[in-house]
Amino acid sequence: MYVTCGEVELARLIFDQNHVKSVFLWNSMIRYYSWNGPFDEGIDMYYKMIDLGIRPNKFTFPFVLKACSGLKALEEGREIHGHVKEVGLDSDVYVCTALIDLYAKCGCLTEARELFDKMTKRDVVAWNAMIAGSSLHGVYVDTIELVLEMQGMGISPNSSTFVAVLPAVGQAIKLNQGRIIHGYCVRRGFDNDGLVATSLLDMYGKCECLRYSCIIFGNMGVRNEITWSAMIGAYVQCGHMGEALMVFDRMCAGDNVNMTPPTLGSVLRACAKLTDVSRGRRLHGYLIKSGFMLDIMIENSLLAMYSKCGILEDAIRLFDEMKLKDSVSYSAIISGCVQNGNAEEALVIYREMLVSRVVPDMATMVGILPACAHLAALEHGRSNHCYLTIRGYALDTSVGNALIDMYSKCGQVDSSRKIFDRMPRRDIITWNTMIAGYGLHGRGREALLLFNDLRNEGLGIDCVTFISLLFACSHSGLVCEGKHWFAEMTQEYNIVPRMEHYICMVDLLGRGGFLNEACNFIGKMPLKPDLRVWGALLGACRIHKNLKLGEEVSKKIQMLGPEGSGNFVLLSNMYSAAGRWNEAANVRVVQMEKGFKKSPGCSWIEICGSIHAFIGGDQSHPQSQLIYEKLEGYLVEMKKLGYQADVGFALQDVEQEEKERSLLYHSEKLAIVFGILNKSSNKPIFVTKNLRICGDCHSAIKFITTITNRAITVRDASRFHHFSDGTCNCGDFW
DNA sequence: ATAGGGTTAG
Repeated sequence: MYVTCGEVELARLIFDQNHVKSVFLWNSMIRYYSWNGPFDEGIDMYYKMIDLGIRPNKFTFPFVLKACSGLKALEEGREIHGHVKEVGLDSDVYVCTALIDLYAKCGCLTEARELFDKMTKRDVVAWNAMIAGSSLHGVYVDTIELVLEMQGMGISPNSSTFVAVLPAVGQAIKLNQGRIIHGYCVRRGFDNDGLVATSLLDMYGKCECLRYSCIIFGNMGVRNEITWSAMIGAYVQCGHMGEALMVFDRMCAGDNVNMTPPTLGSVLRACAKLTDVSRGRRLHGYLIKSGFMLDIMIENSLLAMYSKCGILEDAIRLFDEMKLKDSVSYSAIISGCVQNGNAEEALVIYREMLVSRVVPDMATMVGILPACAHLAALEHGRSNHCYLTIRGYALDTSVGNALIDMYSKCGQVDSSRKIFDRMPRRDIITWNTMIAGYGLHGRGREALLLFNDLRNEGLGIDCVTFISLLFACSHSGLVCEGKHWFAEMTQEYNIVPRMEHYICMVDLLGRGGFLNEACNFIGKMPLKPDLRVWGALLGACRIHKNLKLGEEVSKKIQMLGPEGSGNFVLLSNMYSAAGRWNEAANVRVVQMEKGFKKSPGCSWIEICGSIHAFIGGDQSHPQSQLIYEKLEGYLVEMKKLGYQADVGFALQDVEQEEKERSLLYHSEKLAIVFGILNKSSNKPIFVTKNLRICGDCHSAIKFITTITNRAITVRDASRFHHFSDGTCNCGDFW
C-alpha cells in the first residue's frame, strides 16, 4: 500500500524491519524503484536478494529489467537474462516483453527482434515494446509494418502503440501517414490522452506542419513540461525562433512547470540561430546555478550557441572546462573553429579527439572536411576520405557534398566529379557544390552542362544554385549565358534576386568588359548596392584599366564606411599601374588614417601533411636562404625569356631594382619555390593564397612553369589558376 | 511524449 501510494520511506522502513523477507516483499521494493528511480537502487536490491539465496519469480524480472532499461545497463541486463533462463522463465510474456524493451533501448534491435519472433503468445504490450524499440532506432518502414502486422493478427493498437509509433513518423517526415494516425486516434478518442496529444504535436512539428502543432497545443487542457518542451521544439524545428522564445517565456511565467534539459536545449538552439548572445549568456548563468551543467547535452548546446554567435573564445573555454566530452562536443567545437575562420585549430582539436579515443562520427567528418577545404590540405582531406570509406560513411549525401567541396577547393575538381557521379542520392546542395566547383576552376561550360542536367532532376533549384552558376559564368567570360540565366531565374524560377546575385552580375558584366552596362545595371537595382557590389565593379575597372570610373567607385566605397577587403589596395594598384605614384601613395595614407587594415598576404602549401605558410618577404622558414637563391636564379632565366617585373604591383615609389626585389619576395612566389624544392620533379605544385593573386606573380608563375616544366596551381581568394606551359586557364581575368 | 554537433553561394 505504501509503495502504491508513493510513500517510499515508510515502505522502506517496514521492509528493513522485517528480518524474514519473502520474495513478495522484495518485489514490492524493486517495483517501486524501477518505476520511480533511482534505478540503480532497484538493481542493487535485486542482487542483494539473489545473494541471500531468494529465488526471483516471474514478477521480479520485469521490474528489475525495467530498471536496467531505464539506466541502459546492458551488461547487467544480459546477466539477469541469464538468470531468467536458469529459472526457466524465458517464455513468460511479461518477462519477455521486459527483455525486448531492454535490448531495444540499449541499441540491440536484432536481439530484441529474435526474442520477439520466438514468442508464441504476444499481447499488445509486447507488440508495443517491439514497436517502440523499432521507432527509437528510426527504422520507419519496419515500425509501420509492425503495426500493420499486429492489426493483421487481430490485436488492436492502444494509445501506447501510437505514442510509440509517432516518433518514427516524425523522424521520417511522413506527414500523410501522421495524418492517418491522427484521424485514427480521434476516432478512438486517444487524442484526449496527454501523451498521445504531445506525440502528435511533436510529429507535426517534425513534419514542418507548425499550424497543427499549435492547434493541438491550444486545445490541450493540461500541459506538463514535456508538452511545453515539444511546442518550443516544434517552433525551433520550423525556424520560428522568436516565437519559440516567447513560448518559453510564457512557460516560465506560469507555475508548476519544471525546466528540463530538452527545453533548455531547444531554447539555446533558438538563441544560437538568432545570435542572441546576451540571452544565451543569461541562460548560461542560470544553467550553472541550477546544476544543469552536469548534462553533456546542455554543455554541447551552449558550445554550439557560443560558436554560432561568433564567440569562439568562450566556446573554447567551455570546451576546455568540460570534464566529459563526446563526439558531439568535438563536432561542435571543430565546426565552430571552421565557421569562425580558424581551420588550423579545428585540425588540432581533431587530432586531440583521436588521441582521446573519442570516435569521430559522420557529423564530425562533415565538420572536418571544410577545414581541409579551407586550408587546401589535400593530404588531410584524402586521409579523411579513406576513413569515411572504411567506416562506410562515404555514400551518405552530406558526406559526399562535403567531399565534393573539399576536393574542388583542393584543386581536384575531377575527383569531385567522380564522387558526384558515384553518389547514390544527391540533394540540391550536391548539385550546387559541384557547379560552384567548376566555377572555381574556370570551367564554366561544364557548370552550364551540369546545370542543364539538374533542370531535368526535379529537385528544387534554389538561390544558391544561381549564385554558383552566375559565378561560374563570370569567371569563364560567359556573359551572354549569365545574362540569360539571370533573367530566367526571376521569370521561370520565381527567385527574387538577392545582393549576392547582383554582385555576380556586376562581376560578370564588368569582368567581360561591359563597364557601362554594369553601371546601368547597378543603377537599376531595387536594392541599395552594398560594398561588395562596388568592389566587384572596382575590380573590373582594374582589369580594364579604367582609372576614371575606378576613382568614382572608390569614392562610393569610402562613403559606405569601413571595409577590409582590399578595395584600397585595388585603387592604389591602379594608380601605380598608371605611373601615378603620388596618388597611389595617397590612397594608402587615407587607408591608414581611417584605420582600415588589409590582412597581410599569406600563401601556404601542404607537403607530406604539414602546412608551410609564408608571408611577403618572409625569412622565418628554415629553408629561406635556399628559397631566395633559387628565386634569384629563376629571375635571371625569366628575364632571358622576356619577363619584365610589373612594378605597378610594387606600390612604393622606389628604384626599379628595389621594386623588382620586393615583388620577388611575394608570399605566393616563396611558397611555390619552396614547393619546387621539396616535391619530386614530376609532381604538380599547389599553393593557396588568402588574398587575390598579385598581377606580377601571375605573369612570373607563367614563366616559372616554362622554366621548370611543371604544372602549378594557385588557389586565391576568388578562384583557381591552373598554370602550365606558360599560360593560365583564367585567361588573365582574375 | 520533449533534447545537442554537420555539407553549398557571398
